[in-house]
Formats: sequence, structure tokens, C-alpha cells
Amino acid sequence: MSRKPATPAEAHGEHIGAVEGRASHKGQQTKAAIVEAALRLATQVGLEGLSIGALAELMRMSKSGVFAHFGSREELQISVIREYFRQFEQEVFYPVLTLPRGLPRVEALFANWMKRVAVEIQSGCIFISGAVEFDDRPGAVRDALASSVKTWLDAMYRAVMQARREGHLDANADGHQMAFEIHGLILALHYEARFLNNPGSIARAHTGFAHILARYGRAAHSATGAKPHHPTRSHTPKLKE
Amino acid sequence: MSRKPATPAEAHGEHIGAVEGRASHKGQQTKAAIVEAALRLATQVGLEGLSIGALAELMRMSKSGVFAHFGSREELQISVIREYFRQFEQEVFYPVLTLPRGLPRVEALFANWMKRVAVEIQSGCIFISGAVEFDDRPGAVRDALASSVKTWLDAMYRAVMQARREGHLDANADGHQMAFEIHGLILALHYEARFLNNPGSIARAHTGFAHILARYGRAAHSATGAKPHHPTRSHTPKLKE
DNA sequence: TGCAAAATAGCACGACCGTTCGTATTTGTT
DNA sequence: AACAAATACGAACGGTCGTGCTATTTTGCA
Repeated sequence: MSRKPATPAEAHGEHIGAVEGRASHKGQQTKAAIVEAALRLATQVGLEGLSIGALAELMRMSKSGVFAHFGSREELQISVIREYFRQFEQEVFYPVLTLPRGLPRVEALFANWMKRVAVEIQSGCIFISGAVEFDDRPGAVRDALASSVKTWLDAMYRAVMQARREGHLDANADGHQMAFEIHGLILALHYEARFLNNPGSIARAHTGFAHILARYGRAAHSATGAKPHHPTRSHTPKLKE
Repeated sequence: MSRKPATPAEAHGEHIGAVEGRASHKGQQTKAAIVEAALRLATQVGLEGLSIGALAELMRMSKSGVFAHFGSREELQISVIREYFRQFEQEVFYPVLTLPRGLPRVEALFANWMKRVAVEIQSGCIFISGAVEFDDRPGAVRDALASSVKTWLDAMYRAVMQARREGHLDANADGHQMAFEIHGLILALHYEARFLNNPGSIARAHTGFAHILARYGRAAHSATGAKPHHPTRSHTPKLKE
């Protein structure tokens, strides 16, 4: 019974950006600021290492003041995951939509991804650390994490399949296999650069990507990055978005 | 000043196996049993999640009884890492030494590695989880972890270079690049199978390995596993091991 | 069989954790 | 300016953690 305090977290964000207009109920401002700081903290110490006390100190607020915005630590972690996904989408995914479909998008997707991971060599990636922390800990946090990652990996898969349809890749190229191998390159880059401090890692990820493209491509092998891939017929239908 | 309690941990294992003979001072027996249990626990909850209290309960001992064997939590974690490395060596590395040098060893190394990771899909791999947990937390644990992993990755590198010298691979094959790409496959397998529950992952890792071999090999492309690779001259000198 | 030494137990400590609750302050609106 | 609602604070609770002590038990050897 009792009163069910209904923390603001229950009617939380979802689409804050839209209502942002009117000097908006400063609650969501500070909440956004907290999430931002929490994300920065979580990329360093992981989602599990993220503590409300440390976050409050970083925000110069009281523990309970921070806590009230989320109602539980889980909700805080999930908010961080959503924010991370949003940034990821914005920095890695959206920019490629301005490019022509097919190989250019696949290459840009990988390049943007790499660029982000290269930054994360110092800060860390919660899609990677989170996977390890929650790989056998069921719950809402794991679900949010897995769903974000799957969405992203699927975006890469769809880009690859677009490229295949455009004729930029072999007609029998296995998109899932390709996405798997690309994912492996990113993971190895993160592992060897961040943990082992191996300096050549970024170049190796690039080279590895070139190898994959060469294998699945129609044309002959080629070294790296930009090269002329015949524009081909661009009127292939039925592409979701 | 004072007495410096000198817990048995200071004169610890190193080379327990050798002296094992005489019904040995049961201290090291129980210590070994503790490390074994700790390893099992750590593969599930990670090195950071490993707590002395939980371990003591699992061993039906008192917290302080367990603690006394190590003198610090760090030392316990390092012991676990050493034990894990030992098992890894035994299950993955040593068996391949019975095979002829070159490609057979490289293939077996990967196959054994995969076999282990396939088991770890349920239990977890502390070389992977540990890398995430300690990637920006300097200290003895991180050092022990990094040194173990480097030793192992270097073993893969050396096997690849042996294969190249034997003429099983292209004379210009970049061994570090190859090891990097193979490492990526293992990481992707672990990530997608353990965290995402993606059922096709094991097959994809296999396929990816075949792709790598095809790329760096001298001969034409071939599907998977066992195929006749000309024995070649086997009297290549100067191999450490 | 005795006796020193090694191994284990028991207990308490300080620190940090997430969470609750009552209260104070700030905010947005009339 | 006044008032209700939203926000933030402060203190406290129960819990777990690693670790430091002092006893007590167990072990291995003379």
C-alpha cells in the first residue's frame, strides 16, 4: 500500500528532445546532465562499477538527489545504455545515410565505427564491457544492452545486404558471416589496443576489413579504403529505409 | 617494525607440482582446492565479482581461513589467473606439440581454442572478462593477466610463423596480422554466442578461420578442416620451443 | 606421545553500497 | 506575492566487502 512515490523516472525521457522548447521543467535538464556524466563514468568503470555515490559526488549533488531521478540503480544503468545508443546512432549510423547505398555505406559504417572505438581506446565501450558484465546476469539491463547491440549489428548486416543487392559484393556473399567477421575485427581492436596497448592494432583492423571486402567482393583484391567500385544500377527496390 | 605475519602465501606455490610427493603439508592441498573453486567461481562472475565470502561458503570454510592462504584479494586473483593459464596451456597448447610443425599445429591450436571457448560459452573466459575489468586499472592483477594473454597470443603467432617457414603459408604472410584476425574470431564467437545467444556462431568462427587460411595460404582456396597440405621439407632449424 | 608450528575459526572494524524517509528548498504558475 | 508541486537534501538502515586481530584446532615431526 502506501503512496508509491512515483519518481519522475516513471514518466521519464523517451522523447525529451521534442518538448525541450519551454525553459522545460528543470528536472529533466539535470536528469539529462546526470545521465551524461553517468555515461562518461560508465565508459571508464563499466556499468557495474557505476555507483550512485561516485556519480553524486561528480555532480556535486546528494546521493538521494541523484537517486530520485531514476528510482533504482537498474533504471540509471538503462538510461545510460539508451544514451550511449543514441550517441552511437548519431555518430556512426546517421552520417552514412547521406552516402549512396551499397559499398560506400558499408565502408563508412566500418570507418565511423573504428573512429569511435579508437576514441574508446581511452574511455571504453559499454557495449563490450557490458556484454561481459551481464552475459549471465538476466534482467532488464542485460535486455536493454542486448537489444541495442543487436539493433546495431543488424544495421551492419542490412548495409552489407544492400551492397550485395547493388552488385558491389558477390551474389552469394553470406551477410551474417561477413558481419560476424567485421564484429571480430572491432573486438580484437578494442582488446589489443585498450588492454594490451598494442600500437599496430588500428592498422590491423583496417587491413582485416580490406581482406574481408576482397573476399566477398566481385572484383579483384585491392588494398584499402577508397577505390572505384562501378556505380552499377541504383534502382534496386524494396530497401527498408 | 612489528612482526610481518608472513602468510603462507609468500612462500606459495610456484612449483607445487614437483614437491607434491609426500602427503604434502596439507596447507597447499587445501590452497589448491580453493584456487580450483575460485577459478570455477571467477569464470562465472569474473575476477572482480570473485568475493572471499562467497568462496569461503562454497568451500565450507571461514572467510579468514580462506583469506589466510593468500594474504590479499589480489593474490587470490593472481593465483586464479595462473591456474587458468596452466589449464589453458595443458588443454590447448601442449597437445599440438605432438603434431608436425606448420599448418597442422596452427589448425589444431585454433581447434583446441575453439573447443575451449565453446565450453566457456556457459562458464565464461577470464582472459576476456578480465581484459574488460582491468583495462584501465593498473596493478599486479592486470599485469598477470596481460602477461598470460600475451604469452598465449605469441604462441599462436609463433605457430603461424613456423607454418610460413615450412612453406604452408605464403612467404609474405603477416603473422601478426593473421594472429589479430584469428583473435577477432574467437572474441566474436565468445561475444555472440555467450552474450547474444546467437546459435550459428561456432560455425561462423570455423568459416572465418577457413577464410583466413585461404587468404594467407599458398595453394588455392578450400573449405574447412583437414586437407592434404604437402608435407614439405621438415628440416627447418632455429625454432624456439 | 608430546610439542611447536601450521592451519583454521571467530569476531570486529571501517568503508562503501543501494535504498528509504522525512524535511527543506526551489520552481512554475495563478 | 502566494501557494502547490517538483526537486534536492541529510541522515539512517541493512547489507556486503576486504582485512586485522586473537583464539582454537589440527597437523607433522622428535
